[in-house]
Amino acid sequence: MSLRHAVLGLLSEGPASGYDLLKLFDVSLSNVWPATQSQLYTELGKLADAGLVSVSAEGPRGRKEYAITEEGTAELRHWITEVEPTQVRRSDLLLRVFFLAEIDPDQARAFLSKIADEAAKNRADLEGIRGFVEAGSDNLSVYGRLALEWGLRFTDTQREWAEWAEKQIR
Amino acid sequence: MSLRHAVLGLLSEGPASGYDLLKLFDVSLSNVWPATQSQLYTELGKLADAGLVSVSAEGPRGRKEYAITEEGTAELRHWITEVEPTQVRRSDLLLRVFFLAEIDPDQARAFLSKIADEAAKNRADLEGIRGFVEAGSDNLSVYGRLALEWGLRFTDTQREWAEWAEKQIR
DNA sequence: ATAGTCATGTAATGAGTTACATGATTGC
DNA sequence: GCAATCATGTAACTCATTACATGACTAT
Repeated sequence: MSLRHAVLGLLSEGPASGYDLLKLFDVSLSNVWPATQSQLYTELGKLADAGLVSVSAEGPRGRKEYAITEEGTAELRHWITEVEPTQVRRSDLLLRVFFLAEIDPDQARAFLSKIADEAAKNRADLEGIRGFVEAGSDNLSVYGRLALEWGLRFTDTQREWAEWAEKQIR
Repeated sequence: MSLRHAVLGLLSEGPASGYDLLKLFDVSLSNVWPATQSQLYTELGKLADAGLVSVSAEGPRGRKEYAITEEGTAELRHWITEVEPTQVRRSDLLLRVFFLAEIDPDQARAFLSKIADEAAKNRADLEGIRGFVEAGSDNLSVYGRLALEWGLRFTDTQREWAEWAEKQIR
């Protein structure tokens, strides 16, 4: 049930429509919690029913602007501080690693080499984002930079691991 | 559709029943692709319908032993080498990080400190598994050790990041 | 006028989780 | 005899993805 909290979190910075949120997800949360348009509108409806958000304004083209309610804020804080983050994270990449015996060593090394390359590429992309977000002083930018740093460290580790793993295969 | 490939991968090491697979998942794949009993039996049915596995033996208590077929092996290899691993990985932990402005700095530091502790604990658990799997010379153990090393490096990175992040909050 | 963007909603499908339901065999 | 383990299957529910469907406003 994290989509709900992602929406609440974005609304905690100020009111927004479903359309606004969709763009906000794309620029800020796309790497940690992607959401589709369809999902957003459905979730906003449920959140409104549950009283965690309310329609704060209506505009042209049926635009509905949502604002987080007090209950919504309470739920968001509760989720951040009291609900345990999920432990197990599925990885279809690591799953493939378990089965590398099925393909021949050359292919297995190529597989790991590609992972290393892609990690390097992802790291470079994140560096690009960094340049973009560096200036922002809004909460999402400030804390987003912590998440960004996680990504930089993670992609480094991933590349180093893949390079190491490639050497293990003989 | 990775559960299907996880099952094919395990069956590539030899025939097994749903019950056997459930235990295999628990001891080998639980950290990269957990599966429930319910899911397994359903998937085995679908795999059999699709001709990727076949019932190779029947035993007491309605036990059905499944073996991977040639088509199954082909599909497994295709998945490993040609299908791109998923890029975006949802993280409800990092999602919380984006919203740390919602709670006060003391709580935010405590949140990050707990993440560091848990990463250290997870690392220690993995070390324990390492002792256990060190001896194995079957394919799953050999390649599982690569995945295990990933886990060790990842938990280290996570701990270091969380300690760093904690210091960023003032 | 018309292209671009703003804006919302529904339906179908697939995947994962939890709970329900049942029964046979084995070892003590 | 009985507890533990072996063994399979189904149902309800939630979440995420893709596709379908529609229409209003704005700037040129």
